[in-house]
Amino acid sequence: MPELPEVETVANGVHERVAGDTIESVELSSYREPFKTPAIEMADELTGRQIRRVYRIGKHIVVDLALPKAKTIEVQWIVHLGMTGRLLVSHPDVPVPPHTHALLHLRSKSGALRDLRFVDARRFGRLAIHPVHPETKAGFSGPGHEPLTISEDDFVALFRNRKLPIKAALLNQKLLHGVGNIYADESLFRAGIQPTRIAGQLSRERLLKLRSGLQDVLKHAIQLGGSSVSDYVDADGVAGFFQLEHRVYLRTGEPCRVCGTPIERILLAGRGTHFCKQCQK
DNA sequence: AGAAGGACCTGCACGC
DNA sequence: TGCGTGCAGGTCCTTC
Repeated sequence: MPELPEVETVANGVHERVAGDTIESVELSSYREPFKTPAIEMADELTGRQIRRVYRIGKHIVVDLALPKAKTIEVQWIVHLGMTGRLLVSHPDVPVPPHTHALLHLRSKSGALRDLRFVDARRFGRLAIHPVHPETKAGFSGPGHEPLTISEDDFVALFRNRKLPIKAALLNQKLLHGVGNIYADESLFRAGIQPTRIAGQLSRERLLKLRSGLQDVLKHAIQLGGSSVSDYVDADGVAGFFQLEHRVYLRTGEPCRVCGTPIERILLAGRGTHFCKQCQK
C-alpha cells in the first residue's frame, strides 16, 4: 500500500509514541506462516527488548531494539506494510481490528500500557528479525539507493543501458527503494517524461529533471502526511492529504492541471499508469 | 543477466 | 439485495 512518504509518516508517528517502551509480550497470528522469520522465533526475539528508535529505509520500517542482559545478539524488527499493512499505536482497551497479525504489548518508563499492532487485510506485508552485525554494528540497509539523498551521478548511472520503460525502472526497488506506483507516475509528470520511454535512452538532463521532480514530490508528500488513496492511515489512524495534490495518479479522463488534455491510463509493468500525453514526451 | 508475466490475498465500487 | 467484474499504494518467483 504505502510508498516512501507514507512509510516515513508511519515510522515517525510510531517513533514519537513508543520510543523508550519495553516489549512485555507478543502475540502473532498464523499470518503468512512462516514469516520471513518464523513466528515463534520472532516473538521470542522481541519479548523483553526496549524500543530505541523507529525509522524508515526505503519502504521498510526499521525498529532498533536495545540489547537486554538476557540476550546476546542485537537485532532490528523490520516491518514492510505491503499494500494494505498498517502499524498502529493503540490503547489496550481499543478493540483489536480484523486482520491483526502482530500484537506487541508495550510498557512505557512511566508504566503506561499500550499496543503496537500490525494489521494487514491483504497479507502482502512482511515482518522479520534482522540481526545487527556484532563487530561492524551494520544493520538493515535496504535493497537499493535512497531517492532523497542519491547524488546526481549515481542517479543517472542507475538507468544506463537499461532497456525497460522508465516507469518500470522507477518501480525496481533494487535501483531506488521507496518509489511505488503513485510517486512514479507523479514524478514522471513533473519531469515531463512519458512513462513508456526506455530508461537507458533518456539524456542526463532529462534524468536529472526526473531526480529533482521525484525529490520534490516525495518531500511535499511527506509534509502532507502521505497520500490516502484507499485505506492508508498513520500511526494514530489519521489519513494523509497528498492525494489532493495528485496531478495524474487515478485521474484518468480528468483534465490535465497544466494543459487540460484528458489524463490517459495504460497498463505498464502490470500496473495502472497515468500520464498526460501532451505534457509528457 | 535482464525483462515480462503471473501469483499471492482481501475489500471495495460499480453495473446489471 | 445480490452477484460478477475490475481495480487497488507491492513484492517475489518462474519463464523466456
